[in-house]
Amino acid sequence: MKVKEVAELTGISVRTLHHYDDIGLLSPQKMPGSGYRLYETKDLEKLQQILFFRELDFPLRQIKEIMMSPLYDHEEALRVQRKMLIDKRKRIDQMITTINQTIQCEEGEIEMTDKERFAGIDFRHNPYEEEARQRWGDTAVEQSKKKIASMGEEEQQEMAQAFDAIYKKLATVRDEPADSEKAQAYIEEWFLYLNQLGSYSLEAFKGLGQMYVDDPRFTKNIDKYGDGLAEFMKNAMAVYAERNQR
Amino acid sequence: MKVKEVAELTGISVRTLHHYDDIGLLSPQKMPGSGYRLYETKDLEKLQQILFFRELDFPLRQIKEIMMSPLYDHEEALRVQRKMLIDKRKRIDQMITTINQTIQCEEGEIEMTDKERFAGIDFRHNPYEEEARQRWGDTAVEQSKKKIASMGEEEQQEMAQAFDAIYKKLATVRDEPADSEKAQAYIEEWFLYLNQLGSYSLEAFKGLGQMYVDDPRFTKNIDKYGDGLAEFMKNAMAVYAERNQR
DNA sequence: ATTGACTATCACGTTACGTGATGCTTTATA
DNA sequence: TATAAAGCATCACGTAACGTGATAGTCAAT
Repeated sequence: MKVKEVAELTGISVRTLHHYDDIGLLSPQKMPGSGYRLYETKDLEKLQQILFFRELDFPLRQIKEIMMSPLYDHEEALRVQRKMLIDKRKRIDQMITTINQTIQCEEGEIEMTDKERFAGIDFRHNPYEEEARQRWGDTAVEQSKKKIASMGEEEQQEMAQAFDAIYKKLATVRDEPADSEKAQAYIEEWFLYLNQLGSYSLEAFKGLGQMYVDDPRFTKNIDKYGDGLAEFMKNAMAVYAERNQR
Repeated sequence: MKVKEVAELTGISVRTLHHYDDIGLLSPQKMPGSGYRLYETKDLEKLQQILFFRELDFPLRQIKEIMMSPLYDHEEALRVQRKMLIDKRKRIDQMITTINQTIQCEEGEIEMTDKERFAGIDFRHNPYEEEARQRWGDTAVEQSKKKIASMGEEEQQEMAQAFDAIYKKLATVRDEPADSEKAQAYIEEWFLYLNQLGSYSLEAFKGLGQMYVDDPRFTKNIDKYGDGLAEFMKNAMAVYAERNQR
């Protein structure tokens, strides 16, 4: 599908699609030669997600962060979005009754306090935001994610390659002991690389390794490079952290 | 009440209150001496209205125009807002079922068309916007037509005379620049008079001026009062509209 | 009398696009 | 097949609704 077709299907503007491409939120294939954007089914799926997030007032940057995360799970996102939409509907119900009361109040039938007058309008601690932050919010990993999201297209490309390279290297030595020279050398490379993104203390670094095995979503992604890589990295990272912690 | 109290009551920021004051949307009394903003009950009522409109994605400029109109009716506004909120709730319901279907689709239980995938997200012709534009929007011309149609004979006579008087006045200054003091004063008189008939937003007013030169029937009739009057009025009306917007 | 919480007014920054301007494809029509 | 019309692309600047300090005056409590 080309831009206008997508625009007409979804009700958003062509410019919006351009914008989402510009910021790297949704970058479809481009027709070689003409440079036309071509949206496939997977792009439409992603766009659907994006628009749900947008309806829930997530800033685009955060949407990007969430969806680029290695922890991202499409179906889980849908469930959380559903919950948040239900909460939003509750808020609207609240506002409707507030209006009803206000009308009655205007006709002198009832009295209203100032608080009641704004029930439903107040946004501050709506539970669905809480829910979302809990699910995707500011963990230690978050910092590096932010950095990643703020990077330009080529930079991201470079980084993805660097990650890939390091994982592959590590995968080749995953059957050696975790404290072997090679393993520790690669792990150091890994540590130094991570510290270009955000500052990881040795403690945090060790914790990150622990997460690799504790969180099945992490494990799954890492073990794509080789069975048992997550476990191996956890051990090697722990060794590295302890050795260098004086 | 002072700014922070209002902010805490309503959940909006102090800056937002400042902003609404800046653009003349909600300008409370100021404490003489300190200059502190003091919000009374009527200001809170108005703020409630504003926030309902905002929830329904009305731009602030339009909210201002709506609420400044001489035709504005608080209670009627509440009723329309209620209707629009109910429609919004329907849209959310639609989105929720879309999510449910998407989840089922993901699990291979059902199939989905592209259109279904975006049901509820598409905003374009939701009826509540229609409703609102009809009520307050740029149908000002139609409103005035209706009003004229419903007027008695003498009233129409009176009106014709008033029109005649204003046109004659304007014809006397049609060689001055469109932004001269006199021209603008007469144009303001014209604007205020029109607003006794129907509510003309500044945008609509400007558009009306444009019509004076675009539609030859208009031009012909107006230029009876003096050659080039239509053109002059168009310019003066545009200046007036732009100066008073924001 | 001093501190700390509030307030005010600039003034520049940000997000998520809107709105042309200009020029290259692709499709429809003569 | 030529030629227009429609669609696409990339700048680049504009806008709406505030956010975010910076700086300075005010008020209530210690």
